[in-house]
Amino acid sequence: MADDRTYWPDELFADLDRTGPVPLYFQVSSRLEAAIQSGAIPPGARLENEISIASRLGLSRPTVRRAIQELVDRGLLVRRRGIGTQVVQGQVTRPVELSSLFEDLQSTGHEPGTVILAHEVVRADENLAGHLGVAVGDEIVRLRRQRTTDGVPVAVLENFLPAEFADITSGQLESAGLYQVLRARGVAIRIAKQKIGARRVQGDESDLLGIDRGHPVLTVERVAFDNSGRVVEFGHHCYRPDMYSFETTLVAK
Amino acid sequence: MADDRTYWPDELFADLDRTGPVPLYFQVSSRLEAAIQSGAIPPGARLENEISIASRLGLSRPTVRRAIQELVDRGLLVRRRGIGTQVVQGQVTRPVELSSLFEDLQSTGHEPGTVILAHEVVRADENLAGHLGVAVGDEIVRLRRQRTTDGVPVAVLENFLPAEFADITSGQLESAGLYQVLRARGVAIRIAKQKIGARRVQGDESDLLGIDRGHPVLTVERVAFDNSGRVVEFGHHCYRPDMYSFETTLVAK
DNA sequence: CTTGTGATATTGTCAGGACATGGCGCGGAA
DNA sequence: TTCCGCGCCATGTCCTGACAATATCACAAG
Repeated sequence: MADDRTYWPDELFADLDRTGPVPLYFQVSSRLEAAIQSGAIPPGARLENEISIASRLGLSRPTVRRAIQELVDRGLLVRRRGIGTQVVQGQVTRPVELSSLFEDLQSTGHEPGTVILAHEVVRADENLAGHLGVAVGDEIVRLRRQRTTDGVPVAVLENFLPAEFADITSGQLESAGLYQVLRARGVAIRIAKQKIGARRVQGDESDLLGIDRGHPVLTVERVAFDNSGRVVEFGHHCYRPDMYSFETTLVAK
Repeated sequence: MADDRTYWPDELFADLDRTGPVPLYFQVSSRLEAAIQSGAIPPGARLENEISIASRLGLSRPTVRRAIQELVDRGLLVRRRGIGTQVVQGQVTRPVELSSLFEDLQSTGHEPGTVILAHEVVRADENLAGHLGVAVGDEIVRLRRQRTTDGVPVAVLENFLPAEFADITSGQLESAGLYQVLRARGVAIRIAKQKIGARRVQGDESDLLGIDRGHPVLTVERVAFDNSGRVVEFGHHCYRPDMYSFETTLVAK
């Protein structure tokens, strides 16, 4: 068994930038992740211990520790006290991130499209008021869109937003994702709580998604919060299950 | 506007145990979470600043910071530099955790049941070998179970494990969840990567779940890793969508 | 041969300090 | 009145240092 070696590709960490705005721990974790994803550090490999790494890089142990922790939280590394840190086996999966479907598609090289089905101001019923944190009867923006990728329908998205977003135009929504539009207005989504389920298509969804009546769809109900903890958006979407699925990584504490 | 106050229920943190095995940051984050969940610290409230909290509790700032970070990562708190830390609005949701369905049901007061449908040793085909990290043709354990809650079928679970788990008995699996059985053998699941989708029921699943042919089911494909990063289990499950759904919380970095 | 014991390696926890960075409000200037 | 700049405040980053807890291994004892 010749696997006593500890891996640490020193050369990848030669030119850390101490003056720039990018935190040191982030520079280390980024390059370490790249080394793992590329296979430069193979699955199952043991990393050098934290103290050695710190002295090699000229950093303190907490900084190195934080960089490693970042990847532990994302399921790429596993730590065991008294043993060391190892790379997790198994191919990497891209997890669900806090970006809209629009950006997801863009980043994977596909051509996203949007058809606005409804864009109006309505009054909140009890259910919507509870989710959005407004009073029953308050004006809110209702938005219903059909999302396509490379011309093929993927999802039907229905969203509700507080009235302060009533001036968003349909044109804006046709060329970008909802979260991009909100970010351009200075509203950054920080937290989203969502429930994923399944059901049959309902009403006009089968036509909009291009599937037969009675076919299953993957559903998501989501509440999104901005960086001050306020509710910014509530929506329920349905996806063609043959075109989309959710990938997550769970890490036990 | 009388919301200039900062909340910090001092009395909840009076008796921190410095001698016991429970880390201080964990004691703080646990009680802080309880205070938020119970409403003692209301949604939108601002916490006192970290330095004051640290001096109040007689702890260092890094310790307090770590406790707060714990809740930020779980979407209960939001931090803004220069501003402070606030409680996120919106009702709390119990997220998907790294526990099996069996434990999920137990903890919510329901009565889980298991029917073993298949329990055998098979040889890995190419697909299974790839997921489990074994060679094609190697012996692996195949397990198929029907899961019920209060007598109602909820899911059909099919799992594959390495041959070293061939001595697990059906009796063990009928009285506990798979992850509980593995933990009793000293194998702790630390990481799971899963893909959530939807499809129609297939084959005998409709009978096992008590739903009509053609009905939708929620599907999960999961690979689980132990604390040394090795693959321990691969499985694909399907759930009755009217009985089960997944809740997750996403936090932007 | 088995068991226990101690040494060693490595991560886990905690302290205390220093400086950087970004919001926000206030006061002064245009 | 409006706008700009300055200072305060709270979190963000990073450092040094120390001790605790746990897994592994070698080695001695039964």
